[in-house]
Amino acid sequence: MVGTKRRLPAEERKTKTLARVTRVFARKGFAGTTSAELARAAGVSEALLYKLFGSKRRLYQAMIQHKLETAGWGEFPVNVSPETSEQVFFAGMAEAIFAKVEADPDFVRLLIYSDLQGSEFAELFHEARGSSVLAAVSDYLRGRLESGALRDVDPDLAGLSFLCMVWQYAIGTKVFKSKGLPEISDALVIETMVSIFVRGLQV
Amino acid sequence: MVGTKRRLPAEERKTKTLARVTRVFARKGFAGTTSAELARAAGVSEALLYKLFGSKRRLYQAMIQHKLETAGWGEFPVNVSPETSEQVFFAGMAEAIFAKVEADPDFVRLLIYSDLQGSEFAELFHEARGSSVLAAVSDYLRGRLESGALRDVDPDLAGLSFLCMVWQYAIGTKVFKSKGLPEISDALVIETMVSIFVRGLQV
DNA sequence: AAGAGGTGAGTGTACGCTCACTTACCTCGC
DNA sequence: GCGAGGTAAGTGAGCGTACACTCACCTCTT
Repeated sequence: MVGTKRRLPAEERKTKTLARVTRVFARKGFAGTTSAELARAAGVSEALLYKLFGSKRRLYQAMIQHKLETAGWGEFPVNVSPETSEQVFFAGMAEAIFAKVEADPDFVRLLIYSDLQGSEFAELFHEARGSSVLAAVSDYLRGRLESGALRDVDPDLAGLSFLCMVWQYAIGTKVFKSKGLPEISDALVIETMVSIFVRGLQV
Repeated sequence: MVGTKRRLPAEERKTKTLARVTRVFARKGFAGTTSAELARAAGVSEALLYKLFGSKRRLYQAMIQHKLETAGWGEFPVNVSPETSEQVFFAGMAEAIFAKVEADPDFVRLLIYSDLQGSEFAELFHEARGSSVLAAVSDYLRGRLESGALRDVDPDLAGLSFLCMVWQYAIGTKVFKSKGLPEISDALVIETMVSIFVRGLQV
């Protein structure tokens, strides 16, 4: 029978619960969420929540852990030969970032909450999100620099600048839906940002 | 006697209290802060806090209001003739933003908390922070475009891109002190970002 | 003397958490 | 195939406390 309350093995229930409470924590933060809300979101009694996770804090931790493991923000599909044109490379990066942020704004919200509260997870989040991407961009730039395709700029700093620009725009439009920004298509935004950035690096 | 508990007229006490609770709210958010903490930070009893502000929520609102009015994020010193070089203009902008963020990270934290919680203040904050700056940058770019100094790019979008880049970098380094970023001087960062951006706009 | 500034000692309750208990599912002997 | 028994899944009804908020009272200043 579809929709009937069924019993689930503990592991499965845990996983399902973690997935379901994510949204609530992501919207209202740890302190702003009550156990009653969490139970309602999970479709389960508070008692069971505490039997499974022990405390609200540990539930939060488990949920972050789960998010970090399953979100898959680590691998960006950057199958890149050193000959890939700058336009293609950076447009691909920007598209990938936009897509991730749009598909999973909860991840971004949790990341920002972690930063604000200086929690133990902040570093893990940043690692999950960005380190490898920044490294990929820097490496690509270093390669192009060595082959003389670009003017002499610190590749780490340049890569970071590009990511800051794209990331901040993505957060503003896709997570916080800021008003006052004119309606622009993602494609145009990417084209403009990439063209400015790439021309800015050329000799 | 210096340091002695003195009685203050209500208005003065209010102002002083608002200034003092700002830090606490900025660190831990509205839900994460208890009235006892607020009283301690204000150097005053909880009872007085409630006599002056009525509720925790209203204290928070008053504090935001006060912050918006006194923070002075509205006016950036952009006394600019249309002949100002792009390098000078954007370097000045970036410097000003870095300086504001560094001098008042609490403002930024409160802004971000507002965004996360979708509070009524989010819009006010964004207005206080950015609208006028974005307008100033766009206007400047429009002027330069008309005089043919730049290639044809949407000036709003270009301006926004620049601000995203600078803003995100400033938050990361000065508010959230992210690790993993190499130690780079602000001057070098600004020089690099500006040079990339300005070259990227040239014909 | 009076009124504003200020507080210690509460009050009610929402919230994190627990306990005693029920119910669905599995398995194993027949 | 089937019922009894054992166990894990699940819950209603609280418990204790921390928290938002108040009240009766004190004290400084004019």
